[in-house]
Amino acid sequence: MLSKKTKYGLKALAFMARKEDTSPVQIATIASSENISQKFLESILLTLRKNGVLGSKKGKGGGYYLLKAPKDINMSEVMRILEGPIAMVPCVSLNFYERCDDCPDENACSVHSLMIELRDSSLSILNNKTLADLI
Amino acid sequence: MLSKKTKYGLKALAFMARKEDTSPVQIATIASSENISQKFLESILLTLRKNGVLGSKKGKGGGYYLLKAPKDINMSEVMRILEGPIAMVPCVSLNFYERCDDCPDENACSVHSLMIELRDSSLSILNNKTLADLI
DNA sequence: TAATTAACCTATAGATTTAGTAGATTAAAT
DNA sequence: ATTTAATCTACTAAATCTATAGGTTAATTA
Repeated sequence: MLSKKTKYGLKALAFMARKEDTSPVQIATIASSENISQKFLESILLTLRKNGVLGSKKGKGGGYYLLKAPKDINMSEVMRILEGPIAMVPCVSLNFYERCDDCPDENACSVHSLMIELRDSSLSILNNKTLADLI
Repeated sequence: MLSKKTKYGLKALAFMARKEDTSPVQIATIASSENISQKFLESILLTLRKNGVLGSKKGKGGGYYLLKAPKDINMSEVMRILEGPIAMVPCVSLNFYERCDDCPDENACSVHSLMIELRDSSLSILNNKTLADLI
C-alpha cells in the first residue's frame, strides 16, 4: 500500500511541475490546493529537499522549487526517497537489501523468484517514468 | 512491503505443493520446517481454508491439504486473500475499490495513471503464475 | 533595525496494523 | 475414553503511519 506520505509528495511535486515558471511555491499553497495537512506536507517536502529533489528559499517570496526539469526527475528515485524499497521483500531489494530471518537459503526460498519478477516489472515502469509523465 | 502473513502463507502452500502425495500436513510440521511461529501459521492456514484454497481434517492423521492441483492455484487469488489488494492505492483497485478522501476528481489525480500502470504490470505477472511456479 | 514571512527543527500523540501469544473448544481417529 | 490436531476467542507488544504543537532560523521588506 502506498503511504499518504508518498502520495502527498508525488502530488506536491506534480503541482510544482505544472507551474509555468520555476519560482518558489509555499507549502501553504500546495497544502490547500491539494487537500493536504500543512504540517504533514512540511515534513514531506523537507525530506525531498534533503534528498536533492527540491530546493528551498526562506522568508517572503520563499518556498520550495524543483531542482531539475520535471522530465529529469525519475520516479524510481522519488519512490525510493518517499516510500523506501521498490521490492516487496528486503531480500530482493537492490537498494535496501536485508537478509530474511526465516530463510536458511535465499535461493531455495519459494517466494524469492516471484518477488524478483514483481520488483523488475515495477522497476521497468518506474525507471522509465519521470515527473513530466504525471502532469 | 509483503507482510509476514503472506510470505508464510506462500511458503506453507509451496511446502504442501512439493509433497508427492496429497495427504494432510500438520501445522506443526510446516511451522518447524519453515521456521514459522506455529500459532501464527495456524491463523494463516485457517484464512486459506476459509477462502477455499485449503481443506482440513481434524484428529489424528489430520492437517491441511490443497483443494486443487498446484498449477490451478492462482497467485493473484492467493495474494488477494492473504495480502489484500494488488494495487498500491484503493482508488485503482479492481477488487477492493475505495475513493480517496483527498481527491475531488479521481481522473485529474496525477498519481492515478502511474498506479494503474503498476497495478497492471503486477497483475500480468500474478494472473499468469500458479503455485506450481513456486516450486 | 524592526517586523514580517516562510522554511526548519524537535518532540510528541493518537490510530492503525502487524506479528505473535495464551488458553479453551471441537471433531476425528484409535 | 484417550489422544490428536484443527478451531475459536481474546489479548498484547511493538512498530509504523499520520499527523499536531510549538519554538527557531533565515530572508525580505519597510
